[in-house]
Amino acid sequence: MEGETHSALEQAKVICQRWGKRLTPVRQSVLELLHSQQAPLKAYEILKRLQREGYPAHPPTAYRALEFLLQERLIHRLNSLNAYVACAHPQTSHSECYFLVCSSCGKCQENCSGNLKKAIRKMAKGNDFRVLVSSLEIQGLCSVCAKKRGRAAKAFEAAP
Amino acid sequence: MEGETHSALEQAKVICQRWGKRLTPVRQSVLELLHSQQAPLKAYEILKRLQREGYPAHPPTAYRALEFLLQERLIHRLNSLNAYVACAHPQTSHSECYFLVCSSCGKCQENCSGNLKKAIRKMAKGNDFRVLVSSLEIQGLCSVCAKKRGRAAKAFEAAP
DNA sequence: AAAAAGTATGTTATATTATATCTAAATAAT
DNA sequence: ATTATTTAGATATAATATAACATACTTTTT
Repeated sequence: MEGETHSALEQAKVICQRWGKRLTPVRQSVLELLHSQQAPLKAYEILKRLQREGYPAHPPTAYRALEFLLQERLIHRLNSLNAYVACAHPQTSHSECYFLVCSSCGKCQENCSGNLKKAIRKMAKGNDFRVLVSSLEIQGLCSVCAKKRGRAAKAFEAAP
Repeated sequence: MEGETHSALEQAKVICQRWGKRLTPVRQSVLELLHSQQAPLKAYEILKRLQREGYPAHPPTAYRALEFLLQERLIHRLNSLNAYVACAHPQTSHSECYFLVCSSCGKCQENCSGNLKKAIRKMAKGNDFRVLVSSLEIQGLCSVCAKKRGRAAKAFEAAP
């Protein structure tokens, strides 16, 4: 986890340097917060944590950092949750990613799919529509929670 | 347009009756508002229009009606816009629809796709994930606006 | 038909999410 | 060093959404 965070941070620094952008302390803190989490964080939760870290943070503090990180494609915003997650692959293309969000444990997994990309392009073409951005967010049960729930259901059935 | 609205309304009434739900005046008004629009409407815009129609409407008035219509699957919420659209096919299954939203004119088109559905199921299975709801929202240019923009670009190139 | 139960609305207040604006500080460019 | 640009601090407020409680309306039961 720590190693992951570290390397993600290094990547972020490289990306910012390449474009002449500055990964300032607040921005870095927000990015680290998001990388330290499996589940998406909400803006005001991030704000609270910044304050705990000693920043004299107000809402714009958090939102500005988030906006910057979004522009640099280091994080994503989940519209269905009004929440933010660290990007799992900041180096590569961002078109046609999707998010699997577990409704039970909150964990969010980011994936990319060539098939999906193709399917979307095809549908768009069929509708004579020029895609700029697309967002696919899937709510459901991750494997761990699905198993737990399965056991619970069985126990329930077996009960006297 | 009117004919469409009318038949959509009749469909809605049938659907509500079938489940013993009441399509009350406010609810019907909200549904009609949404059906009279190509572009998604925001909650407070709906609220304003209800007030103009003479309802003593406060925020909960609009949100309650919207919640009801969502539950009955007569409308959809677009998370990327915080806005609502009438459902284009209230009678049929709602899984795996997607929305093409034009960033230029605001028009929103709802579509369903067996291919997409398959692609999503497959991806989910590959990740051992049990899908509950999925939301795909695509921003871009509709054919009309893409053409307009094409013309504008050409005119720009041709300018002295 | 009256009472009871259930459903929907009116009303006020407030929570949550996000941005505008102005000032001051830090950094980069000249 | 000076100037320009970018970032952050601070205050206020906009935009989106819900909680909670009172009232009215429907449906069901008696």
